[in-house]
Amino acid sequence: MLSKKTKYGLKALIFLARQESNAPVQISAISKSENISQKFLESILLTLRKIGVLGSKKGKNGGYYLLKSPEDIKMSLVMRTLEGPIAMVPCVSLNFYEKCDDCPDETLCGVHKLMIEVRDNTLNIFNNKSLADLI
Amino acid sequence: MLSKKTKYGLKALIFLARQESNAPVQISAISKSENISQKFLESILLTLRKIGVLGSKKGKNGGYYLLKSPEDIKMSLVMRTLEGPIAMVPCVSLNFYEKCDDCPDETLCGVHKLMIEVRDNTLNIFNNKSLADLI
DNA sequence: CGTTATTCCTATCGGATTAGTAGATTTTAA
DNA sequence: TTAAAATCTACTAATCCGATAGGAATAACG
Repeated sequence: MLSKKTKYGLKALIFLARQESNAPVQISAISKSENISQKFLESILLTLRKIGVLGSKKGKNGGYYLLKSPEDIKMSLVMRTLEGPIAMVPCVSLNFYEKCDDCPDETLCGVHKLMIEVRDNTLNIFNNKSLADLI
Repeated sequence: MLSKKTKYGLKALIFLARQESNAPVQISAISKSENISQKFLESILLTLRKIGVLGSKKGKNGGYYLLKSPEDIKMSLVMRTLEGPIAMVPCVSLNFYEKCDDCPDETLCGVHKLMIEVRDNTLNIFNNKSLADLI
């Protein structure tokens, strides 16, 4: 299940991408428009800033704005940042690999094989979708 | 992320499918072989029994066995039973649909569109994979 | 300079979920 | 009648999630 964090993050990005100018938009404006708890959204936007997707301006008339054009914001990056690994099990994760502590040999593991296939499919979608495709 | 419940359930099913006869196998045998907490596995097998995938025999020499042939045990059923909805958001779930309380119109929602695509892909995999494919 | 509006940061909290445990009950084979 | 197994109910510890609180830093503006 998609966490609210991810969902809210996506909605905020969409909201920003729909703006006509890319002047800073205040958190409060986004949270009101999208029905999101302001404080929660605050922390989400902060993490989106840290990965270079959003820029921010402090102080009066400050706010958040897209740092890249929507075409260049890949869903795989957003999903990984907010939701975590795209893989359903750590042992098939490309960016967050971890060996299972059960399972002596993962090349023989049926679950492993299945989940590789799911990951490849999902990743394929997220790699080929940008923020622009959500609008 | 796949829950341990699902992972253990899948591994137990695979273990049972690999048996030569389909005489009952005791929980303790499965749990030892697959490194799974016996009591936890107990509850998992119970739910797999309730959906008609496993049969059980009580008492001495009792245990669990497959009720259908591995080809007839679809991953979509197992996943839905153990892991819950396949969709990442309730508003795109076929079997567990729920409207979002934010989001006035889901036909206009970018997240919705994206998640439909992911669901279709994942579902396609799980519908076309059976337990037999995991072996 | 001082006030105000904003992001930034840290800490905390309640509730839900997950993974696992304990123990008693029922059923069956031998 | 005994032992071995599934079944059932209840509980617990740990973790995560969504949200909140409060203050610090920063910038605009009069």
